[in-house]
Amino acid sequence: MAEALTSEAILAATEEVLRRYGPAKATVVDVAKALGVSHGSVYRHFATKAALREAVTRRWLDAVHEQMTPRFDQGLTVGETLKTWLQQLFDKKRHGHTEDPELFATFQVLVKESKAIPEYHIRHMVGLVARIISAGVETQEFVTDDVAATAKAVWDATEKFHHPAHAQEWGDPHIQDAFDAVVSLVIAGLRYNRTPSAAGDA
Amino acid sequence: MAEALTSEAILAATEEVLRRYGPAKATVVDVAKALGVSHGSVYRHFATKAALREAVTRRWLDAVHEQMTPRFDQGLTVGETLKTWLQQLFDKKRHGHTEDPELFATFQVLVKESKAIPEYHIRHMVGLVARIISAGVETQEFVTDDVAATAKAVWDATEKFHHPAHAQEWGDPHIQDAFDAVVSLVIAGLRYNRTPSAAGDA
DNA sequence: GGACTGACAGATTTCAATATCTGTCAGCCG
DNA sequence: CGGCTGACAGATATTGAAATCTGTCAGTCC
Repeated sequence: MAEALTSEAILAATEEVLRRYGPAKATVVDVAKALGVSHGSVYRHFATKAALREAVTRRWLDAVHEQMTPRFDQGLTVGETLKTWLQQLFDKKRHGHTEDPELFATFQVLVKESKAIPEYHIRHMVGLVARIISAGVETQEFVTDDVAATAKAVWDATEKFHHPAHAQEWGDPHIQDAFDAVVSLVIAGLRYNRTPSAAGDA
Repeated sequence: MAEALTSEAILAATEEVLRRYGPAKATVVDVAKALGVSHGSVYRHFATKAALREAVTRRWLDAVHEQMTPRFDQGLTVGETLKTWLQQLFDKKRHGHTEDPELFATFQVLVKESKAIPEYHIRHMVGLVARIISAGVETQEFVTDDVAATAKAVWDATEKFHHPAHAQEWGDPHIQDAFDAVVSLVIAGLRYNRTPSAAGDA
């Protein structure tokens, strides 16, 4: 009956099932039931349950990445742009966490399930930081001899404000002060920093 | 028979039981058995199992704090002293984690059990950082208008290298590079940083 | 009389039987 | 033929009954 079963339809159904039952209870059988097919059919499009969940997660992350592409406002210094970008990231995580805790927790679990997904996500995000730092180097606002390594350092130094392991701390009433202090310190460092000895050699 | 039952003897026995059975299996009955008394006697000295475990943990943390008291070597800049101190902290955590994983994991679990213990630990550690930063301000190597807030920022920015939630990342072959890059960035920031608006007002 | 015991109630944990789920595949159906 | 079904084996999750543990307290013993 109806249309042919597509991967896209399966992904949409999977997302809906995950939303309804949560990551612990959602099964391949549920997805098949939602689509009105047998669960064997789902395995024709995705080799394993893990692959299916990973595909849904990647789809969701791509949308997040899209939203996080940095915007360079003419009136702002690059330092302000970086601060704004980090604030936006922080707000997104916090907001998601306090407003729709269930869906946020669902994707938090999904991201942790594979090793490839966090690597993919971090590589992308650090790349976005690198773009901003590059702009800062061009305007001579920032100093660094290795943009990629410095971008990674900025990411690592602000981990408290974007790593899911710290999500519970985001409810602290002083968390914004802590964010401001760290970002201020980091940006001050970017104005004059030499990475000690990056991945490459002399 | 034998000596009177002291709190100290109970703490020592508890530590031994925790070491042998791990945090999940260690029971108050085990502790009493190790001391040759009934478990009711233990409750004469500690109101609850949680209080007993917290006391053992605090005892262990105090020893750690003792070891971490910063040493100011005359030949070193304060920046180098801070870097060395952070490296020592990082090594201790990593080392503990890879050399005696069981005991390390045991105390990791114990610390997380209470809210007061991590607060106690962090307050102390940030205090130690503040001492180093203070020294840097005195020599005019560092600039900050709020030593306590800046110390907290340094602690937060280096969270990846001391927070137990990141323990699994400490096995990464590039983790030392990441540490060097973050610490370098942070110390560069300390050389000229103004906290934006700390807890106090104008 | 003051430290200790041991039996007890309620809470928590363990364990094994049962049910469900994942992934495969021979066969069906259009 | 090519996508789909549904029955199946092994792996994983759920459940509830039994065992253990925590925290209390009346009573024992020096």
